[in-house]
Amino acid sequence: MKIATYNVNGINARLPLLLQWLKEASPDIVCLQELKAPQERFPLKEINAAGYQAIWNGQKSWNGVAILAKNREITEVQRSLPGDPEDLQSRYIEAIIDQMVICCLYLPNGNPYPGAKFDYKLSWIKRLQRRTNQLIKMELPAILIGDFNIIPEPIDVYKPERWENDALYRIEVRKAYKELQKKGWMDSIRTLYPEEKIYTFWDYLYKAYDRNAGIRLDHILLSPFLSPQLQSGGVDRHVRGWEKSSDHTPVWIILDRSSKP
Amino acid sequence: MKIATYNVNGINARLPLLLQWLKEASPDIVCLQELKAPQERFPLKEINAAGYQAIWNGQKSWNGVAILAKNREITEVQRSLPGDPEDLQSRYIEAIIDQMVICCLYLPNGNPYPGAKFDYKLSWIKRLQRRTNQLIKMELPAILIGDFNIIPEPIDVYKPERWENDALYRIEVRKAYKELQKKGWMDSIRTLYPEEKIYTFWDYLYKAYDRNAGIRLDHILLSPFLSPQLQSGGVDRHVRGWEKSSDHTPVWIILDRSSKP
DNA sequence: GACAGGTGGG
DNA sequence: CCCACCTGTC
Repeated sequence: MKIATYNVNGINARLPLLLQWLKEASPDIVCLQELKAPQERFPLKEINAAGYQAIWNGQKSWNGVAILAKNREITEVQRSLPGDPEDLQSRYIEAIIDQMVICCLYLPNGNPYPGAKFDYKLSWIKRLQRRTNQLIKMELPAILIGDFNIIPEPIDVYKPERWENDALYRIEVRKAYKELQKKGWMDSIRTLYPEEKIYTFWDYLYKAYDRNAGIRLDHILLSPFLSPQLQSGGVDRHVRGWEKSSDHTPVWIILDRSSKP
Repeated sequence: MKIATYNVNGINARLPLLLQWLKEASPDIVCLQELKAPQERFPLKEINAAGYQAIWNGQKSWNGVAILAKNREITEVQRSLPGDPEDLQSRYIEAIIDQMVICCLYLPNGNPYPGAKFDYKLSWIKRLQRRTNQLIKMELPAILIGDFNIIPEPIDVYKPERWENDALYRIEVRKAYKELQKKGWMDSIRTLYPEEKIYTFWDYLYKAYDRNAGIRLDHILLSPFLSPQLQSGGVDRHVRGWEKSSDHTPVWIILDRSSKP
């Protein structure tokens, strides 16, 4: 069972490239972020034609998340992160697929720091912690997956000193990420590659991809029930080099679902 | 000697297609309209690489005209239509190439009628008449070429009755066009094909090209000195069918320059 | 640097 | 319907 995440930065601008990648990577479950399309402009027809079912949470111009599944039923359980009914940003969608809870998230960027946007990021993280603590308590097989907009460690950024006061690298959000891990959420890519420099995002500016000036923002975290099933994983780095690419690139893992405890 | 006019509707958006057409049509002189680029964003490098010299009169966002010549010296003589120093729109450029005066023009559209824009069109035409009368008086070999935004006759529009109060077809501007002809300017395409329905523009909307709902707006007028040299001419209609085409299509004539009187 | 979306123009 | 250009976002 292959599960992937991809911040597409505009689902309609990215559609040909997304379909190309779906064909070559053939993931079973895909979480998308930054659709940048209102609910009615999600390209369902083309996604269906590629062999995927989909649920999504659209928004005009910004944000927007989706979950795709190949030959599998998707049961939507949440289409916003509980805890603030006044939060209208489409950054969260949760579903059950193949007996797993899939939490697809697009965590706020939070820049500039300090400021209201950073505060919003912190409060969003608090709500995420409440939700994810519940999932742990209930001992559910669950996955937190998506664009966390958090650089977890110095190894995850090409030049840590430049990022000290960036909302992606601030101590507060890195602490929160560590907190998730303490509660039992396993960072699959870092677990598979404990010492490698691995990036999932390269800025469009300043030829960041050519210089490999990247950062690691897109994560797949497994609940204790699922972490023993982790078999392999990786970053489809080459997709970032494609013509008309997103500034992020897909990240994936493979779970051995037969090895249920 | 092949001389052509093409309203490109955005020189930079149209560049690949323009280069394609230059290669296949190989005109000696080309007049372009609606560059929609400021002076410094004219793609001179690519035009040069295609084998053409160029002069142009750019403007941010709108208008803009250029004259291209292959293996020929271009001597610019005017970069605006005389008669109104307060007119800042880039709609006219005049040059001498191969002993001919080339007047490349992008006449104002004039819609809506009635109104200030239509008045501007009429006053622009007055200035054009003054300039072109001078050229006739001086018995110069000259060409008026470009997007006139004038539908000369009922035969030049797919449905004349729909256009009665459109600035492109108003009696005032059609009269002015006839006046030019009376002064000696010869409409080369209409002379070559006296009875054919010939269009040079099809609207992007309502599949106008598929329905052949076109109009004839782009003209090549020859002064009495040059009209005897007219050999052939045509409209490169197929270019309008290309992917990412302008709403206009190129018009061209061939002059026999050896037959000077 | 690239996205969406709005504008003014045709 | 498509152009350029502006803004806001990341």
